[in-house]
Amino acid sequence: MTTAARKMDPDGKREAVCRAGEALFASRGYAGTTMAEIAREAGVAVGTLYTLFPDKRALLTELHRRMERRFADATQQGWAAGQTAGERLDRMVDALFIAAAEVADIMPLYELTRDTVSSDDYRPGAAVMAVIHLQYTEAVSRGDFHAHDPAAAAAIAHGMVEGAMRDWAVRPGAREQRRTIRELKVLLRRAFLKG
Amino acid sequence: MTTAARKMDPDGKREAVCRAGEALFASRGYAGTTMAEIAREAGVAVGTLYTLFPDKRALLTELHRRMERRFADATQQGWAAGQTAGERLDRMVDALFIAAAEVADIMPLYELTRDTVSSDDYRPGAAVMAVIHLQYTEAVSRGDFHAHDPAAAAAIAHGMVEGAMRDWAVRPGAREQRRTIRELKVLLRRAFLKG
Amino acid sequence: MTTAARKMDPDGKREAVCRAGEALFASRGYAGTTMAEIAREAGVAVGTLYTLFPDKRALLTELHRRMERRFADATQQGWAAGQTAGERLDRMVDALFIAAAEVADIMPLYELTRDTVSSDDYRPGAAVMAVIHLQYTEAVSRGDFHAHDPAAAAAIAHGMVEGAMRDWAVRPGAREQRRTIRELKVLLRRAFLKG
Amino acid sequence: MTTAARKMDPDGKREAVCRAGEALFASRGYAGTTMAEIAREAGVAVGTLYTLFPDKRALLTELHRRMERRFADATQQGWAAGQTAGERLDRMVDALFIAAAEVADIMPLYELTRDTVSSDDYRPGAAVMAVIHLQYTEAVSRGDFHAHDPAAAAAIAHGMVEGAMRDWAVRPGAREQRRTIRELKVLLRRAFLKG
DNA sequence: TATGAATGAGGCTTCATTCAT
DNA sequence: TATGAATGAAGCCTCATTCAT
Repeated sequence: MTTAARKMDPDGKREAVCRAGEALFASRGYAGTTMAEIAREAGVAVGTLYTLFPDKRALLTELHRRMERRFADATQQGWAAGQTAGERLDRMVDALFIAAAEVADIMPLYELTRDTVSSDDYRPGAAVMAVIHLQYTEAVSRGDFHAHDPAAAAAIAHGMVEGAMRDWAVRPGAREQRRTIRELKVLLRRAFLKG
Repeated sequence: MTTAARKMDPDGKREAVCRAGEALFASRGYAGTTMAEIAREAGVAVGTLYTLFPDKRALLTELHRRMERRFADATQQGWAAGQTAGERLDRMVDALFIAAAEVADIMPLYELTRDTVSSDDYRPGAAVMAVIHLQYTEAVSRGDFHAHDPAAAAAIAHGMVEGAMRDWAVRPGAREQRRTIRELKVLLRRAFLKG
Repeated sequence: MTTAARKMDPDGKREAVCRAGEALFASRGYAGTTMAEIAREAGVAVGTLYTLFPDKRALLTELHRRMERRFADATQQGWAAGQTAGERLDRMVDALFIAAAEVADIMPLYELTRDTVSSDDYRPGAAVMAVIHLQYTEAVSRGDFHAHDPAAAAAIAHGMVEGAMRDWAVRPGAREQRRTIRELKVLLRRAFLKG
Repeated sequence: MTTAARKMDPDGKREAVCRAGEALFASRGYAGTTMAEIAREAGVAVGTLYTLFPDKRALLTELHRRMERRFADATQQGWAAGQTAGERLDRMVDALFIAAAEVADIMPLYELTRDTVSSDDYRPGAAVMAVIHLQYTEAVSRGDFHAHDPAAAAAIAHGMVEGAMRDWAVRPGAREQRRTIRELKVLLRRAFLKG
């Protein structure tokens, strides 16, 4: 998609629109942002938005998807980077918070859920959850994690990360933020790791 | 004010409006619900809505607050009902999911956050988190829980409950739902309980 | 003074409502003032307004009429106070500006015309104009004033006073205001007085 | 901006809207006219009104300004057309009443003042008054007019014209109207002209 | 007569979307 | 493909007025 999109979009208009949308949706909310504002911020005409996305909702959904993909990728790559199960958890958390730091300024975008992006085609959170589900199942089958209902376990693990991220987001300074990350690691290990 | 308002409102108009708002916001979302619909559903005139709440946003915030209060109360009372720390966790989870079952049909309302209810005056989730924070601190000081940064621990515990509730909400049947609850109890105990 | 006294004195209620209406209409305009505000300011219930006046428009018309009556009376009495025609003009101007000073703070009320008080039953300005018309005719018949079409002359004289009053209203300080009054006297004399 | 706007508006939409606004505001008043009516009358969509003017009030202000400009221009040009001071006064009055005749049907618009167009940015009457002030000062310095406080004199002269116009507006037939004009000329000359 | 909660019609305004250029 | 002026449906909210108490 990236390659294809780039071919169709040599001017980077799509990228400009996405960036404008991220910034505006994140700071003003979905209803509080108009298509005209996005167009102005992106430096394109309103009509152009509609050559790139079918409608406003679709733009937000795309942005949400991009963000979720970052987190899903981070989850996956972090996990893969570890050797032991414990290490995998730690690397995953590290990768997630590196991603979080990269998108910290547009994080509110990720909370624009139910009223907006949620639809039959797209369940926010599903992509990350799917990765966690997979990893969890693998770790259980290797005997590294305690066995639970996988869906429940994945949902709860996902919740732990989300909770930690919310706490992390309001912490003043890097040192304080590292503390949240450390606690999350410990709690994840204690909750899931065997032995 | 709530009590006073109820005294001034023997017809239960305010209550009717809240119920109508809960049902409609939950099923159609915030933007998808009009004040006229709420008025019709509640059996009052549109103008009456504006004698009860300053504007649409304020109505949603009130509903959100009510729901959060239920959960905060459940958390507190469940916790108090247990003898040992482990029991307290279990009772708290039980109470939370009893509350969740009571409001299951309007649960989506609780997700209508950032874009809508969030404001300087009201931070969604703060009330429940505060209760958890208190309980956690108490349990640590009694030596029942592992010591962590209290804010981080509370946020993560809160995330676990939220994650479990999302899973619970999509489970088919009571038996399946009970499984989620069981897993949550185990994971909470393992994450926080000493020994 | 306040609630009890007013209850014992229905005429006081009407007066209170008029005063509140004057203050509010003058400062916020007609459309910018609500019946509820007037009621609150007057210390009565909204319903009471409707026992005193048939509707909002009628209240404004009444206030306008009161004000106009003041000016009409001042015109008449001032005129009558003079011996010669020139003196009559001077006394009339004096009396008019004494009245203007008394109602200076609610003067804008007098400008709320066409869109509001004007109707088939009430022509704003007519009362004052009628007095001027009469005085002018009398002075002409006595040979004191130049003969003109009486309606035109009255309208123009009225305009001179209105123009002077607008200038007077924006003048800083009593000394400056007296200058406007002096000029008006001279111009009226020159325009109308024979010899 | 007016010129620029006209260039951007070859369809004459802005002009159509202004005409519709003039007709409706004049006949029904400000509060009595809806934006929907104006749009319908002008043959454009409601939304188009808001691309031309920020809001209803701004539209009225613009119309008021246009009308005032006509009178200010007439005042200036009429004045310039005369040779002697007396002639200048006469030409000015002629020009003003020619303008008045041209806009006779929308004259009530000019009375929609205080409650509506008056604001910090726009003082109704100020433009015409400024021209009169200038002319008056010039005539005094030439020794043609009696010396008075210029602001007071301008305000009073302005009032004379306004008064005459009100009388003129209710006169039946051209012959009657000419009489008002004639009287105004005489009174202006007598009030201001030296010798 | 006084009250003030309730009413509901109706206005202004917004803004996603379209389409002729 | 890009543009942006034009559209018009739709919603929030106001507030004069009523009427049961």
